[in-house]
Amino acid sequence: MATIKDVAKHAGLSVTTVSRYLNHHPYITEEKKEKIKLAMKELDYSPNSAATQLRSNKSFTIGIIVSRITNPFFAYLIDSIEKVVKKTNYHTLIMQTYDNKDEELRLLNMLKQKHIDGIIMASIENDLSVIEQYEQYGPIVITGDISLSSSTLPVVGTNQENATYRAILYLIEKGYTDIAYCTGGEFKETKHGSSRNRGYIKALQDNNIPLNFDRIYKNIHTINDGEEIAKSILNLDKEKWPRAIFAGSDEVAAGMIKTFMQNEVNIPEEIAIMGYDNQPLSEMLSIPLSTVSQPIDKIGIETTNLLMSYLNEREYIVNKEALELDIIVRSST
Amino acid sequence: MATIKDVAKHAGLSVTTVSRYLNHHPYITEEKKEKIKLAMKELDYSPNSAATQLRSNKSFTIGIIVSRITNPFFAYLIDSIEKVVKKTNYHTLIMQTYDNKDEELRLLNMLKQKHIDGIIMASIENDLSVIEQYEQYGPIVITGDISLSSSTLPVVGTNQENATYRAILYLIEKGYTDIAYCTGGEFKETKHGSSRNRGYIKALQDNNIPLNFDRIYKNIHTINDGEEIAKSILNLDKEKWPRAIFAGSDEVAAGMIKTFMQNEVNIPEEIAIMGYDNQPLSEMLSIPLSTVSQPIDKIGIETTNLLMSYLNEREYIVNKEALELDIIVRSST
DNA sequence: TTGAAAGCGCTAACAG
DNA sequence: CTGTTAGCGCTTTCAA
Repeated sequence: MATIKDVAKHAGLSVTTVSRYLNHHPYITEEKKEKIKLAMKELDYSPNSAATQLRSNKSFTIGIIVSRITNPFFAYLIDSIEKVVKKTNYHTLIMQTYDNKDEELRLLNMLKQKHIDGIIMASIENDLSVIEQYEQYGPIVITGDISLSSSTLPVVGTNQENATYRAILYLIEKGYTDIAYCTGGEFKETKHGSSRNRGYIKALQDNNIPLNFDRIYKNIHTINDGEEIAKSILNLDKEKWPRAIFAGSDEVAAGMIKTFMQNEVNIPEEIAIMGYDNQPLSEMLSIPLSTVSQPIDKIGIETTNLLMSYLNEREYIVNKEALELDIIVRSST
Repeated sequence: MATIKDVAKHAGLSVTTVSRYLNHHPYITEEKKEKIKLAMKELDYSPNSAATQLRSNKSFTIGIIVSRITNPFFAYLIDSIEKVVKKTNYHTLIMQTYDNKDEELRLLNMLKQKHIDGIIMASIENDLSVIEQYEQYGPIVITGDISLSSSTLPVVGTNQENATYRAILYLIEKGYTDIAYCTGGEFKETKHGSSRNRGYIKALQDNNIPLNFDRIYKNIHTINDGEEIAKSILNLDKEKWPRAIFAGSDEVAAGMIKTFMQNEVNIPEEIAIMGYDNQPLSEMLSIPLSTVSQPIDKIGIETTNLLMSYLNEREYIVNKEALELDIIVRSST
């Protein structure tokens, strides 16, 4: 491959001038610009990105951490982020943790190695205190729930406690009181639990419904997890069934609906199901799904703008109004 | 940030020795290894990846080109590829073209800039002759249909002409003769058209069914495209409806089913619909979808192994048996 | 408006 | 087994 030196020689100029041309500096005569352009074309020149990075100490790459790209929520979020990034001179590096702590650390380390200039974290495995350690190597923006804001890290968050509260309240007002609950994480009845858990607990409390731990399903993520839960419910005597299930994600809800349908259970008459995310598939299921919609696109845009503002040392005020969650009612509840 | 020089100084050794340690060379005493390890820890050292790349002339990154990450087919393919890559010392760079030629060229250029060492192309916009130009800068492996093999580029392909032929044949044998057809690209009645197009044309020919261009829908990709087609059919007099639609993807099929259901059209009695990809959602739709299943996981594994073999100058024989497509019959046909 | 030269952090001859 | 040193391709003073 031709280098900047070759171009300079070919054009009868110094590397400095060629470098200036490359970086759109002023003070180059049109005549020399033409010469350089020609030399570059003739030598099929492309700047070596490693050299540029080494010298400028910037990679012009931002990392996006998600747990898994096959989750449509993350796929759409990435898509939204990329569309913003594409307008800048930055690239995007997508990184999956598969819910693994060490994998997340490996990715955070890329910041230290200057492989990436900044990070958007859409999923979080390690303690915030651990993640904060990496902030010294470059800006990190978290996107998810506003309750993560307790840390020093900037957060573009939605109010999932409130959304979950409203979703459960809706179910209660519909007449369902025995409401099962799925979470992607753990479930501890403390103030420090996940925000969605808090919304669930509070909605029950406010309506004098006792919390029943037999109704809590933990570490639930996939379609398959949903199928398993449905199966376990089918194994119960009918009078022991919950009357409604808050699935935590549309995928989990889809898995449940599939299994219940196969076993000729009527939804919502025999059991109601509520999803989360309002993915495209949710309105196409055999039983269109009631769910919580997240403004993925806007979340992506606000998060990226915020990170870019740190990278460019500018100010950016996040438009919080854009980040409201909605309860979408369809026929599964 | 600490550099290798700082570590060397701190450990009372030369940079060479530290570099050797970093690269797992033999001939270093345990004692010095310990010293280096300690110095690295104390200085919070991480090698600068740009410097390593510049010096070694390798980025240890492979690019994956897809048209859009929100298409679950690509999301799952990427997932499969990443799982293989993760076992090596390479990273992955995911690149979306959004079906845009120039964008694709921009990405191919990253090979020239040494930003990536090799590319897996899961979607193709430019002519193969254009893409071949970039092979000189690093290995490019194409994954898709075997008919792409006409080029000099290595291809890990499935036989989509045959799968489409079998799918259309299945519809014909079911009694449907007026079969509409959607393609993501163009439709020209030539030998050089896309392989799926050829499968469709051949199946009709072999059964003496005339080709009707009014039944061909071009550049169809998304759920929304499916909805639009369904709407346009609903606008036709009922006797002018096609009896079946080969949708080209499960997403398009899902969009159609949604719209037809909303308009109380019975599927498959009034119109049959066939998808492509066998995505998880296909068995969960209100009308479970007949479709063509692709062994995404195996495609990803074989493609990655092949690219890696070029990168490491080894031999690799693709397991073609693993790449068979199947017709999945559910209730939409 | 242009060029010479130093050096970013690392690796790999080469010499010992 | 270890160290000296010359670059990899580029940007950026500094001087002209």
